[in-house]
Amino acid sequence: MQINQCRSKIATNATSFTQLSGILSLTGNEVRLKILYLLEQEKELCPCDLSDILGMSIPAVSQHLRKMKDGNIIEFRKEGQTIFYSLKLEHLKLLNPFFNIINQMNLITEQV
Amino acid sequence: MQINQCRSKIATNATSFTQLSGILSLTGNEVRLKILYLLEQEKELCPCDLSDILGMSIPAVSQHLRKMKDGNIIEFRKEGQTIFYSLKLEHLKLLNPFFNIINQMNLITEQV
DNA sequence: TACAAATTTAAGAATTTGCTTAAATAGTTA
DNA sequence: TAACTATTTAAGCAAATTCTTAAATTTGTA
Repeated sequence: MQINQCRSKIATNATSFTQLSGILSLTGNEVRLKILYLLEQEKELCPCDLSDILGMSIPAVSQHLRKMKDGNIIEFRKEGQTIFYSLKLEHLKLLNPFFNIINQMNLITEQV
Repeated sequence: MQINQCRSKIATNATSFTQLSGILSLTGNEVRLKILYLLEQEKELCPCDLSDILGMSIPAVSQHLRKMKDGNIIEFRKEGQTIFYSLKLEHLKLLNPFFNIINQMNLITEQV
């Protein structure tokens, strides 16, 4: 019956749900969403600049970055003692709609 | 300078970040993502069926439903003592890509 | 009315989250 | 080497999350 079909759909896609909800929970935090947005706009940024832009402590920013690095949605390169973080292209197809929405929402509020 | 531009972008879009991260945090929970997926597939479902499909208690399901109802991404209609929940069309543009990704991911795993 | 079914609400506990402050690392420069 | 800068790591804590169980609501039926 219908219930069993649903059960098997959920079972078949089990790993998809785990993976996607993992990524979405990373984007579901306001600070992290801002960081992702900024990385998309600026290509790459260091923790110290992010801390400055967002007005929060460097360790707080660093811990968000680590979480997203562990979740494989951002990566980094070292240049001297500075570390530049950037988006992983791999997940841009998922993230891009969010950035569009943010910019669109803003257009709407501007109109009002 | 660059930092100030970033700061003002964040400031201008402040409400967008709050709203979008709110919705994304709802989808960033595995149980809720499954519920949303099921609602998209079946059009509408009652708490008792969802509890059955997901293998979890009715109060647990009910609390997730309330959260999503409060977040305005689902709605419901009453029919006797049964309550049918469904997706709000309003946010389908945001949610649809997720459902596609879930189905696509599954195709990929099937190929392996 | 009384009882049963579907659902919500409430209270509590275990876990996770996200910050703070302080200490540890790593690279740069005097 | 010593001192400085950028960053991470660790420990601790308050708040939020998500479940459980029990009680309260609401609706339908004997």
